[in-house]
Amino acid sequence: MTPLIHWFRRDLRLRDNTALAAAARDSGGAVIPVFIFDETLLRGRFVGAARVRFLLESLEALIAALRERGSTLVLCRGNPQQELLRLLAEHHASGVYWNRDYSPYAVARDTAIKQALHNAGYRARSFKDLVVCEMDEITTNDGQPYKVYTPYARRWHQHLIATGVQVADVPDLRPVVGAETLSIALPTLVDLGLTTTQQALPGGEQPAHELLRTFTDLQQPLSIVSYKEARNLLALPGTSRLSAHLRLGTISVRTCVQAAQNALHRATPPAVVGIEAWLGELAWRDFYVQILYHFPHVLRGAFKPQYDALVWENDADLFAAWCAGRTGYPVVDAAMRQLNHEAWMHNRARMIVASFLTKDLLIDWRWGERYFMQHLVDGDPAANNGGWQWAAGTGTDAQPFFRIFNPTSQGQKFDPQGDYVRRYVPELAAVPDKYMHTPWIMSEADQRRYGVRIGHDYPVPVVDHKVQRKRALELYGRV
DNA sequence: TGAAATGTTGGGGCG
DNA sequence: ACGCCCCAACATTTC
Repeated sequence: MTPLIHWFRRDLRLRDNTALAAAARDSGGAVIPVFIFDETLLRGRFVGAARVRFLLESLEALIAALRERGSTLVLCRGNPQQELLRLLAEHHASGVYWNRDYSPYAVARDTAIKQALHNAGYRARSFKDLVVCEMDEITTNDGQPYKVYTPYARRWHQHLIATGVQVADVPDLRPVVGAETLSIALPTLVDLGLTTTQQALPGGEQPAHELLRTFTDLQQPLSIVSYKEARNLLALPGTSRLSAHLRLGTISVRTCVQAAQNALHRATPPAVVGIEAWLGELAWRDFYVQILYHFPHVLRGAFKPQYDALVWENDADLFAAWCAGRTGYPVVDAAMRQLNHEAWMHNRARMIVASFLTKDLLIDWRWGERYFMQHLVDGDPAANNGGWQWAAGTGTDAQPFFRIFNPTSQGQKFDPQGDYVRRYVPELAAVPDKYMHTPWIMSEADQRRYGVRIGHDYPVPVVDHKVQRKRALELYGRV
C-alpha cells in the first residue's frame, strides 16, 4: 500500500488521534507523520515563546513515542502547502490526513491546501478531533449557531449523553523507508527566533495523562470533586492545569470527557457538582471554537458591533504597568507576575485583570488579548478572544457592561489569606491579611513594620477604582 | 462568573 | 416610658 501523510498540527499525540488512526487504517500502517513549522504563524502577532517551547517539548516527546513504534517524525519549516506537496511527491504518498482546526487562518489555509492536493491528484481528508461537537452539530431550532452559552451547553450535554465518546488506541505504525531523510532537525527556541524567561509546565503526552489521572482521582484532596469551589481560590491548585495540553492536543478532549464520566459513575452526590462544573468548562471550550468559526469578525472587533464605537483611552504607561504587574492593586499585580513567570494564569485571575484593563484602565481589550496570546502557554485564539470579549462586555453571552470587578473585594473574596499575592509579589510578603488587598491605607509606621514603603518598594495604585468605575460607566454609556 | 447606591428594619444609646 | 437618632444588617434597585 502507498503511504499516507498524517499532518500533525494541534494534536501532538498518538493516543486517541482520529486522523492518525484513519491514516494508519487506510495505509496499512504506512504513515508518514509530519509536523510543519508554519512561518506565517511563527511571525504572527499572536506567537508566544512559552507556547512554542511547550510545542517543542511536545514534539520531542512525540518523536520518542514514534521511534518506539519504529516510525519517524518528519519535521519541515516553511509554507505548509508547498511542504506537503514536496513530501507527497518525494515519497510517492497518496494523500494527507489531518484533524480539523477552526480559526479563520486555519480554515483558509486548510481549504486552499485541500483544493491544491485534489488538483494535484492526491487524497486530502480532514477529521473532527479537536472538539466534542462539530461546528454545525449544535444549532438552535432554526439552524443558527448559538450565541449564548447556557442553551448551547444544554444541547452539548444532551449530545454527549446521546452519542457518548469513543477513545481510540494508539494505531499500529510501520516504518516508511527513507522518510527521515527529508526531515530537518528539531529546532531550538532560538532557532525559531524566539526567547523567553518564562517557566511553563512541561509538554508531552505523558505529563498530560498524569495531570488528568490525579485530577480525576476522587481520593486526592484537591480533585475534580472539589473543583466547583476550589477553582475560584487563587492560591489553590484547584484546577486541572490541562489547558496547554488541550491547546496543543497532547491529550484528546474525549479522553478528558471519558475520565470525567468515569468519575461521575464512581462519585457520591456532592462530587457530582464538581464533575459537572468541569464538563461545563469543556463545553465553554467548544462554544468559543464555534463562535470564532461562525463569527470570525470577533478577531478584529466586538462581537456586538455597536461596541466598536467605544473610545478607549489606551494610555501606554498604564498598559506597561499592567503588563509588568505594577498597578498597585495586589491581586492584579500577582496575577500578571504569575503570567510573566509561569506563562499561565489562574482563570479567576484572568477575569480580574481583564476587567481591570478594560474598565479601570480604559484600555482596548485587544491589547490584553494580544498580551495574553504572547505570554500564555495555553493561549488559544478562540477561548482567549471569547474570554476577553466576555470581560469587556462586548461579546456573546457577555456580562453587562456595568458589571465591573472591584480589584480589592475580588482579592479579599478569592485570596482571603493573601497567599496568592505573597507568592508572586514578594514586596508584600510580610503584610498582614487585613492590609493585603489595600496596602496603600497602611500608616507610615505599619509600612515600616511590614517592610514595604508604598510608592517606593511597591506602587501607589495607578488609578482610583472608584473614579475609574464611574468613567467606565460613562464611556460605555455613550455607545 | 458584581458592586455601589439606596431602601428597610430593628436594636440600643440617650435625653 | 418614650421618641429620636445612629447604624449595622439585610434587601432591593441601579449602574
